[in-house]
Amino acid sequence: MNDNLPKEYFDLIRKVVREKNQNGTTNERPLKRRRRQRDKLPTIVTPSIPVEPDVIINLDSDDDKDQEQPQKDEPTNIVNRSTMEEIPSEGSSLEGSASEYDSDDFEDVSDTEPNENKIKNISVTIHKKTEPKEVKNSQVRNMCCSEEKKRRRSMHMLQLVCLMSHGSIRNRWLNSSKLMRKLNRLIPDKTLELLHPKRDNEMILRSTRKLLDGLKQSMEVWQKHWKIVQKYHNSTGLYMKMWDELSKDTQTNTNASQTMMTKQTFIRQVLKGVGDRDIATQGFVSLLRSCNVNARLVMSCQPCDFTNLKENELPCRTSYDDMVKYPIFWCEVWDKFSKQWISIDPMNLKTIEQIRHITKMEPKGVACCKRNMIRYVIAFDRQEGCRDITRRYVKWLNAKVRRRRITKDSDGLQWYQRVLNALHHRKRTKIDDYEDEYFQVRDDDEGMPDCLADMKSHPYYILERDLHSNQILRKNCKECGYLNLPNNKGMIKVYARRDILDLKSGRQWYNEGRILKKGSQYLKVIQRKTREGEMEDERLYARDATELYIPPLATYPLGEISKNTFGNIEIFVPSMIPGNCCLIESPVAIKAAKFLGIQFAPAVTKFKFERGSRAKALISGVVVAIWFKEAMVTFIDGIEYIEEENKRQEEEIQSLELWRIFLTKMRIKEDLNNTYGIVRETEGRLDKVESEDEINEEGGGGFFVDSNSHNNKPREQEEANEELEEEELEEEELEEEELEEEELEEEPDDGIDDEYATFMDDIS
DNA sequence: TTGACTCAACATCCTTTGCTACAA
DNA sequence: ATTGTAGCTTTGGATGTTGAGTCA
Repeated sequence: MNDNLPKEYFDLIRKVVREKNQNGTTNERPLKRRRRQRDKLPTIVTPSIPVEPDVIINLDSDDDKDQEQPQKDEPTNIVNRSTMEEIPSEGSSLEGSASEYDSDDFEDVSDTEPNENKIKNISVTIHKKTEPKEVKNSQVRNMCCSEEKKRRRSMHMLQLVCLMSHGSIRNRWLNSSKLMRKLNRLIPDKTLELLHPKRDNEMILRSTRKLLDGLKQSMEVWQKHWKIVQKYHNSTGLYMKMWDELSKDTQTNTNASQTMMTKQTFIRQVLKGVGDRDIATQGFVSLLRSCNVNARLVMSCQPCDFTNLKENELPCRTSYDDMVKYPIFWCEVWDKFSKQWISIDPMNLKTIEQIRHITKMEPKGVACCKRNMIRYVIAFDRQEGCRDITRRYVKWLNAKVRRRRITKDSDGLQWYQRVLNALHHRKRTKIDDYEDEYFQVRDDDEGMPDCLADMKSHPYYILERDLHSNQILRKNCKECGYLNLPNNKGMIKVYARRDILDLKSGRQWYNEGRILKKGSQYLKVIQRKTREGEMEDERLYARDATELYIPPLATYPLGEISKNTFGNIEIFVPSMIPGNCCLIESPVAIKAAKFLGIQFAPAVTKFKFERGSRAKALISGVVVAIWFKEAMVTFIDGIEYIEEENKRQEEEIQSLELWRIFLTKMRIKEDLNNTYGIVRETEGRLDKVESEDEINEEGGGGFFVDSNSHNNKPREQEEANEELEEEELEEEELEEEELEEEELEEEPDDGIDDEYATFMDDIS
């Protein structure tokens, strides 16, 4: 029968019971001291019959099964059970009839002693249940906390900017004239000729062919020149590190044993032909530049993957050979005949490529991709330009790679562009235009993703099922393709993201300073929970069904402003300020307007959302007619000035008081010194005292008395005196301070001023 | 081996204007 | 009697993201 009763009914009863209990148990205590009663509150609530089941559910936050199980199985919960046993006996009355919710019944239940027992029981229940749950979580969920997530993101950015700077610096070293002069000698004249072929107007391809031959020969020359290919000094070089490796590295590599590479050592190594693959490739770029070839250094930056949020990861078992299969550095040469960049990897893949759609440079295979995940391919040219050319080297930039780049959100994109700009030191050229055109072609070529996962957050495509609840597809829009599901599960329609319409409710539009047009049609209805917990229909509208909200003007000359039911005006965007009004934001704005006696409206500019989904309107100032603006501003200035002045005076009084205390202390000391002689603490100070005495004799200060009287005293006696004096001093000081406080209360300002004047006299 | 799918556990966004009793 | 304010409330819900596990 009680099943039919609504929850609100129980809430009401709970409220009544609470009030009754409070009245019953604490007659004399004022109701306002509720905080101290907090411990007792549950005692009052828990025993009440209708409320009991609710309390248990809330505290356990588990489903019914979980509640029952421990009662039967776990002996530890017997304490708990005792509570449970008490309640059903009373709870059974609940099943009887609604009339049994008499206030008398509740008062019977709310005796203090059993309540206390129940509190204990409840707290035990919570403890028992949360602990094993946590253990289970840590086993199941291998994901770092949000703080670590943020740290990884920042670390990723830090690494990226360091890597890019590294590339930029190396690129600058390659332009060393000394290096190029010597490298130039390695290239035979025949090869040099091929590197600069004449334009074959009949067949332009032939010129490109010659250039390719020249590059091939140069590569062979370089491979012969590079005598010793060293392994990376720290085993992984600039390949990607796992997060746990990174933290280990910072722990162990604190000593600066790894010497920094200088430009000199770099040049020496390149000329000798000794070093790792990265240096070798960099040297090759310099070799080509020495032959006046427009060659650029390409670097694939491998910062740690910030999208990898695993807390613990299995150790990366990629072999060295797998790792170095694909390069970190390679080279690009501009082919002016085909208007394209030619890619050359002289050390790892040992290939020359004119990339159209697919490239050999893109790492393939799980093992190879572990430490080489293409995300940021940066080109540094001989004019010290810096460009992101990732598009050339990945097939699925939009579908897959984009998600792993910091540029996936607008903040990251802005940051990345700032970094690129900082490293880019030349003007735009025609070559950049050609390259951008090429990238556009490649972007179009990428087309639709071939799997469902890549459809999510794709910049150009979307599936109907991934639309948000406030989104719809434009009317009459056609799908732009189909996605084949594996295992013959059929096809799903794919739409272009530009066909999505973002919808908002009337209220949401109003928050942006827009209102619905007359007769506008809603495009979607969604269910939304009201404050009372009921489901309600909410109509959503597209932007073009709205217009800018133009608030009514203030009346002239009174300046009356139309307000809402709460007696204020909402200003969420500047356009919501009436045309002949202005918003004055100041904490004293209302005070000022009231004092001036002008018409105003308190301005709600935002909301503060508190617990229990409660919104609090924040009034940051007032809206007044524009002709009151000057008066308001002046008045607010005045108030602020007075407030500042008051504050300053208060501070002055405080410091004067401190001076006064100081001065009084000095006087007490002086009196004591006069009566009992000066006290010496160390030998070192004696001189100082004496010198001060000299000053005193000359008529200065007067804080210290003649010390001669006690100079003759034996030391032991002196020390005994010291102790005595100190005690007396403390006592007197205390008394004095008390006196002063009394004096202060009587006439604070004058007293201070007098003291201050005396003090000034004293020191002058 | 790969990708679709489900589940669980958080993270994040959206939400859009108190009530009561006491003290001054 | 009026007004200002301290103290109380006790913890939202829908959606998105990620990793683990399962299955085909």
